[in-house]
Amino acid sequence: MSNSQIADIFDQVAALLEFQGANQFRVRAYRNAARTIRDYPEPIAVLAAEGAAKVSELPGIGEDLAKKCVTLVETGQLPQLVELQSQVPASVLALLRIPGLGPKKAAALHKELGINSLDELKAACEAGKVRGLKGFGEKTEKTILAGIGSAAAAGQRILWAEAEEIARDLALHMRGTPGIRELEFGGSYRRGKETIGDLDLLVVADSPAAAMDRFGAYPRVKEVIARGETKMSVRLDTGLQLDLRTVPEESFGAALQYFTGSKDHNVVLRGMAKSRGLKINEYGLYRVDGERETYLVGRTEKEIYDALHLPLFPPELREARQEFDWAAAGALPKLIEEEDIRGDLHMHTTATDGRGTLEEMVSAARQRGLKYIAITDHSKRVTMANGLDGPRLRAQWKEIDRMNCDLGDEFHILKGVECDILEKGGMDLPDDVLAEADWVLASVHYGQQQPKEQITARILEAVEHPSVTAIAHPTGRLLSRREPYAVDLEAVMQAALKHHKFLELNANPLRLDLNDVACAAAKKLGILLVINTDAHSTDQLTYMRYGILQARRAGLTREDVANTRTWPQLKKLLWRT
DNA sequence: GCCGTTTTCGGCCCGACTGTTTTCAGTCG
Repeated sequence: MSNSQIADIFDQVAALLEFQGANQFRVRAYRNAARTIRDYPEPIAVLAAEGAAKVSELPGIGEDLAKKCVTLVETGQLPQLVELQSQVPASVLALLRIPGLGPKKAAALHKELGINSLDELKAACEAGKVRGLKGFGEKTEKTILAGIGSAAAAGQRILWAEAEEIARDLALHMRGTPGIRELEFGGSYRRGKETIGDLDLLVVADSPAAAMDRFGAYPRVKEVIARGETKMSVRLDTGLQLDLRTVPEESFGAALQYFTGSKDHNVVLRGMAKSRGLKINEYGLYRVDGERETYLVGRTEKEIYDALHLPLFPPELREARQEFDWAAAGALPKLIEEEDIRGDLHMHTTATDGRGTLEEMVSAARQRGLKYIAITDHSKRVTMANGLDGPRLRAQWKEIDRMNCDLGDEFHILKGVECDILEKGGMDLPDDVLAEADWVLASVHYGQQQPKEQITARILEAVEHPSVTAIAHPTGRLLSRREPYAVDLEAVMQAALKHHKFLELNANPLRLDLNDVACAAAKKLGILLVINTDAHSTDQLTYMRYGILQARRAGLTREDVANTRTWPQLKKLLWRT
């Protein structure tokens, strides 16, 4: 049983317990454990095999949850969940997805009106039955009815790159307000998460009301969800929620820290403050003496972290994963930056499905300051993309040789290919062709639905192939569109380690494959990653920054990424030299 | 359900906003 499966089960237990009105801290314990397990870089199953005591060494997992992990690994089932499911119909959990409906109200609807599904809730609202319940009124009934329609859309997350577009546009719009002194986005957007649920905007303004008016006048706003003295929420035509918060100047750092999160990071931070007789809220850091609270700092984030003797954590690390342990050990990693990248080892040209010619890709890469690139067009199996066979590929390589002569020492083009791993196993090009390449990416495009054993065996075979240098987009996922294939990533990593092969972090904002947790796991094992754009046009060479964000979330430094090396250094890392 | 340089019991981050109330519970982030 995989970590994410175990985590999902604990999350289900938490949701059902919450619905039943269980102690909120007990619910939180399950959620915390789920998150810890989901983020853990090694299989929990391995720990569970050593016994519950080993599992309970993980933070937030005590004796009870450790035993449950062992049960899950051994039997694939959790009796507690089966019991809970028999008490609460699974369909009622759908009620919790409606904005404004939490566990208490949903439980009341279920208990008082016998509502078990969204359809039944809709009927009850339309019949005016809901407004009669204690704590409900006409307005709540209306909100629920409106929420049922958007329940599917709500919770939909957008790509980080899409959020960035909106954020830039909104920032431009907001800067038109007179008296805006500070403006910054927080939340998961600032932490660089691969997908974003909503956008949080923080401003210091001479007139908060004027800022809110301007916010509400943003052309794409469809409805105002809430507006108070300092806080306003709106929804865009796409369903995306935007939150605006205004704070006084002396609170800007505290508010930015608070709204950047993550929630779990803040819980730890505030707990640390509390144990030192301090208090943190979005207005600042306070000393607490009985009833008296004295403002200490809050103008900048650094002041807040300084006061707790903590480093100014890069936002990408603020997930309550390992950052506090690193800080305590004085070993916060110096995260990789885009400037560290010297080469890009995955891109396409007009020879297959790219839109830029070989010359254009080289020229654009040089303009971006890169020192080398690999041209990695598709192999022949990818017929849709006009994939290359041996002769066409060799012709391209001949052209590259000629260009390299002209370029001299300034820039180097690697003769590469993105060679398909065939459905039945084996590579899509003959060994003698692959042996002539400088750089061979192996990737799966077909047979993605195959069972775990089969697809893993195919990829392992590719890892072991003497000419293959790296596995491209190792799980094949497309964010919000396609699940990863059933590959046993642990096995692939072990093989990559043994055969000194690289794994790709594909920087395409729709892929970002490997994900942050897998990248951290690879680092822990000592596998080098390559961050590549997979550019299909000159514009897409800018995708590198998305890959860098993901790498930073994984805690990667420049040492963990092979294409921060010069080409001669990288060449030495390849097994053939 | 977890956890311990206040604690093995009694805590567990903190505040804004809404709707339904008439002082507050629920929801959200």
